Amino acid sequence: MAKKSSDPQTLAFAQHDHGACAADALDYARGVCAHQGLRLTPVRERVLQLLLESHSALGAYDLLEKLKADGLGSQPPVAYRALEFLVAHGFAHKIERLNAFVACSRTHAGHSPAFMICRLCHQVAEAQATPASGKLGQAAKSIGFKIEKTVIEAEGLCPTCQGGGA
Amino acid sequence: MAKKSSDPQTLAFAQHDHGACAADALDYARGVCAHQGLRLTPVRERVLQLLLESHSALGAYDLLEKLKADGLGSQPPVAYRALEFLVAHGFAHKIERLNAFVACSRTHAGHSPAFMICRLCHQVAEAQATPASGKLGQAAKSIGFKIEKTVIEAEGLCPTCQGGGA
DNA sequence: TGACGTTATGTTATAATATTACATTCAGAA
DNA sequence: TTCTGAATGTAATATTATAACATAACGTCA
Repeated sequence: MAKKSSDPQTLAFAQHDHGACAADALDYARGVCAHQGLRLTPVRERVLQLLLESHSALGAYDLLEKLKADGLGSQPPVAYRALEFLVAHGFAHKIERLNAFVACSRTHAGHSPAFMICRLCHQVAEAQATPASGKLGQAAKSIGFKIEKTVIEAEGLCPTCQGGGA
Repeated sequence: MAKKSSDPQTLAFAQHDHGACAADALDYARGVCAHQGLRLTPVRERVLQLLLESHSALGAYDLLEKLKADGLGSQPPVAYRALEFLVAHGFAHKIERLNAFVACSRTHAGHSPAFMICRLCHQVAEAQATPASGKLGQAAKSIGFKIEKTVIEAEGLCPTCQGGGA
């Protein structure tokens, strides 16, 4: 066990026991699915596991290759359908900037995530946003726009890459 | 001239003289380019004009069709290169959520835009964001992430579409 | 159990978005 | 004018995503 970040929501760039963190998250997802009557089928579970094993965003075709290697299906819809399920139920998020996907690092659903994407190492950290309370929320309110979903993504350099090769 | 919004940055959903607003913006862009030694070539100018004529985001291939109709080039790189120029110099923005582009509604560059995208009429309004000062900025600071660019996009319903067909 | 309806998966094909690479043309500087 | 770098034209291809339809697995209730 390495040192822990002070903020569990922005763990990605910090040293930690990644195997354990992924296993815990998977167990948690299994529990949520069991509780809510959702079917965490082999393909869906494997995709979530692959996302959890990486703190980087993975493209649908990256995932598909790994599924293929596992004998779990080799055509695009297999990956996209699993991702659709995971995103719909809050177990994963799409990073629009990258057209790629990450596992959700939160242990509950229904939040508004924000992401920090390192343009060098491609790791992605998730934080909690409160879009409705900022400038965007004010602007929306002032013109009567009803926000249903927000995409908040920051691109830049993680602590490690600022030192290294920036 | 119809009524004006109280906030020029979120004009899109309000009634206004759209032809005049587009013409003004184009004149403005011409001036900026002249001043900065940038070449607002026919293709680039036409793409900007097309974006300005629409408060909706347009895909590269939508634009390409119109360029083709004007005899200005028919292959994808023509549109993508013009868009790259316009985005690089702040005359347009990419809406990551839609893989599409809008004209910038600001009259100066170097800002952090935020967008409100109506999922029914597909109009897009631009607002000014201050990402560094919100929760995301705090999270970035706390873990030492250096933000270089932000993507802030809200999807939902514009005032008109809330009444109509939601 | 077994027939049925629903959900998930397998598979083919294709659509939509984007880039690489290289040839040619154009505008401005020397 | 000649050179140079920027911009454009064009062909080919890479990447991301979905439509459509067939098959299989699952649950339920007669």
